[in-house]
Amino acid sequence: MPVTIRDVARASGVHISTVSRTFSAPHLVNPETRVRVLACAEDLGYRPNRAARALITGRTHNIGLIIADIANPFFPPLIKAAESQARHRDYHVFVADTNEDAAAEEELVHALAKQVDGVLLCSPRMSNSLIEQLSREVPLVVVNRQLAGLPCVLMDVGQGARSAIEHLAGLGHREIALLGGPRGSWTSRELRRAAGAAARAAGAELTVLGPNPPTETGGLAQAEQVRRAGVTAVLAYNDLMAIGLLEGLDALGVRVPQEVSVVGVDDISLSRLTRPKLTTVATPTAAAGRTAVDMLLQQDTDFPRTARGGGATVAVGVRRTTAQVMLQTELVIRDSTGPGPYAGRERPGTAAVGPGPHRRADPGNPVVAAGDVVAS
Amino acid sequence: MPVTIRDVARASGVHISTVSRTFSAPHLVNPETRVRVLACAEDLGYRPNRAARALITGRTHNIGLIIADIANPFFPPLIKAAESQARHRDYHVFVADTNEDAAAEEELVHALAKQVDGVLLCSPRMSNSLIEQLSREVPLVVVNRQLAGLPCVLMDVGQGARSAIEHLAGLGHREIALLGGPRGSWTSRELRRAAGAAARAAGAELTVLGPNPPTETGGLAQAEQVRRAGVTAVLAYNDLMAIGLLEGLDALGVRVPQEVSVVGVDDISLSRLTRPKLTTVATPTAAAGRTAVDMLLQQDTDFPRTARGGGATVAVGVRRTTAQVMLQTELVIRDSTGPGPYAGRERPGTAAVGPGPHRRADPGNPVVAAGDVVAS
DNA sequence: TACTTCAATGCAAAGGTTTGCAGGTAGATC
DNA sequence: GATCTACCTGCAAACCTTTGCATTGAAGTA
Repeated sequence: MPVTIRDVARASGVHISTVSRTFSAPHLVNPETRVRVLACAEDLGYRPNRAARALITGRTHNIGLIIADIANPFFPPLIKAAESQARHRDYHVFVADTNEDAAAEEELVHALAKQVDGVLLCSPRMSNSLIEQLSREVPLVVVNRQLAGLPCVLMDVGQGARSAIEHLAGLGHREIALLGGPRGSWTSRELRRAAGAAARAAGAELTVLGPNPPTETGGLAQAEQVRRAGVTAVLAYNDLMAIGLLEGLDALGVRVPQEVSVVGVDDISLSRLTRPKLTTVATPTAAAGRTAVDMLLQQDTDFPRTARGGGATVAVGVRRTTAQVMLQTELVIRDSTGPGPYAGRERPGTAAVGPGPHRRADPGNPVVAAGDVVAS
Repeated sequence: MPVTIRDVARASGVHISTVSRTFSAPHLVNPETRVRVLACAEDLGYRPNRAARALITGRTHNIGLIIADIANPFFPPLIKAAESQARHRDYHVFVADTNEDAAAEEELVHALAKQVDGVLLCSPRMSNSLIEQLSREVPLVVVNRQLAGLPCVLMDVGQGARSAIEHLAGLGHREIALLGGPRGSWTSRELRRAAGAAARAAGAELTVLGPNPPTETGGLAQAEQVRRAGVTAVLAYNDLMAIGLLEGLDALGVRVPQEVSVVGVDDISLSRLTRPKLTTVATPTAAAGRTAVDMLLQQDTDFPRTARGGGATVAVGVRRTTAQVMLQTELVIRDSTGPGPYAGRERPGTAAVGPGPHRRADPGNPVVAAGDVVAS
């Protein structure tokens, strides 16, 4: 029932190879023939069967998107941007959800490998060595995790954490808690590292609470701990946890920001809707999705998977680009942070605060400039 | 480089057809042979090439998910549930975003048709006749829209609107506004119809404002109109608009619920996080995703697309199931609705309020019983 | 006129899999 | 011991497309 290249060939009185060329190498066919074939194809509603094409060209024109949790509001903007970018380049996108499960990630890469030209691994939870191994099966681009030798799209959460800590220290906070993210998260480690260093530099003490599930519940569950820890400010792994914490503190009767200041990470759309509005480190999620797709497709055109020559399939070397892109983050100051107990006093150790973060106009959708290539 | 059925055949010393049968018809192959083949396949890491398989069986084991706007928080839970359900049944899922654009919807169905066994059309914006036409090209299941002769998964927003209006009328509101959704939305029409009838029955007056884009901005932009309309309660097309309205009213200094009550639709996770917490009509989004996938796959097994018989491809009749499922909604009363100007007074026309909606324990994720089949 | 050149088209193999049919072997039955 | 019956396996065609090579014919050159 579906119309094939053969139907078009019959209708336009040419061989199927001519029809094929009309689409994939138009300059090789006589203009008159071309218009005739095109007309017939249009008439019959012919669309090349991409699967059949993939069988011989080795390129499916599909990519895979593996996501830890679609329902986590951090991801939809990334998915949307990636899908849009891919489709502009005539690629279709498989989306799969792993429920934050490393085993599911591996299984999905295997399952998708034959059907795609590459896979975007978003905030993967599996081990570095496994990712490396899988990258030999199918081209991979990793988002939100740094791996030597693999193309990565990163957000500079380290810088973000520094800004956040400096902001808090500048407000007079000295006892700060970090709500860690899930085990296996690169972002969480990075945050911890940078926040720890920044706290030391600012003469503040950092207490790490976690690991925690990266959800509202995860944040809510730590409210009690936060109060008990006696800190006056908290940096959370992400906005969702920060929002959960806001709820938890509210339930405990702890006022934000009067008693405790809270900072999130991501700047998801909800963070403007809480009361108080959340101070947070904005990450360029959409840009990350676009960039990752670009890198994957670039890689794909640089090193095609197979090339046919006279019937013999020639396997091409497995060299790969390994560019790593770091996208900038930005501290967005809203209403969940306020003066701490040391407000106004001279900070011990350091002299001045340096160029602090600016208060942002808060246009909702941060437009982020193209990222800086930090390695290649 | 990728390992094929031929490699496995060579390694295990059998013909490729035996390998094929080991996977797709195990009962036809000798148990000893089977284990040997399986072992070799495991060893080599063989995975059948689904595209090649699809070429001959006519079933791709993929489905398509066409979404108006992935970033709209209504959809991610639906996508997540659909993807999970599909993968349980060994299907992979293409996800595509149309940006609320009808033309993009059509193009996507065409583009995906050859690569999937069916498409889920979520809240489509195109015309009924076009949908019907497309359904002849590829099996379709429509979510959030009712079409005669096509399988649909609906949420009973009519009932939801009724509950909401009755709730508001019961609180003493007589001047109510409805913030309409986007043009072409079945849900919006349904809401308007049911809300209008319920308002009439309750002796209240309903003012329709719209159509509007189904976003926070869409709601925010109507705040001024709402105030000017002099209503004391508003039912919004969805939570996003309701939240935007909340913001807008706050900016205008209008207190909710003291001066104006607001009700949303969907019960997205944000609606528990606004201040005041949003009263809303909960729609069983995840259940809709699961159900829609089930219907699509059911349809697919009932009426396979092609069947081979000795080399001749036999086109099978195009009969289809047209079951329509209506899922129940539930009014969740939170803090954005309060007494209106007629509170306590006898309602004109009607005698009593009937069994009003109950205050819900608010467990976050409404578990909804299997839907009622209303037609087949 | 004879030869080369080039553009346009056809031919056929290949890609990985499924599946109807036919062949082969072994056990059971009489 | 011959015949029948299962069971298992191999053969080859088919799915739809791409592409290197061969073929054709016309235009250009000497």
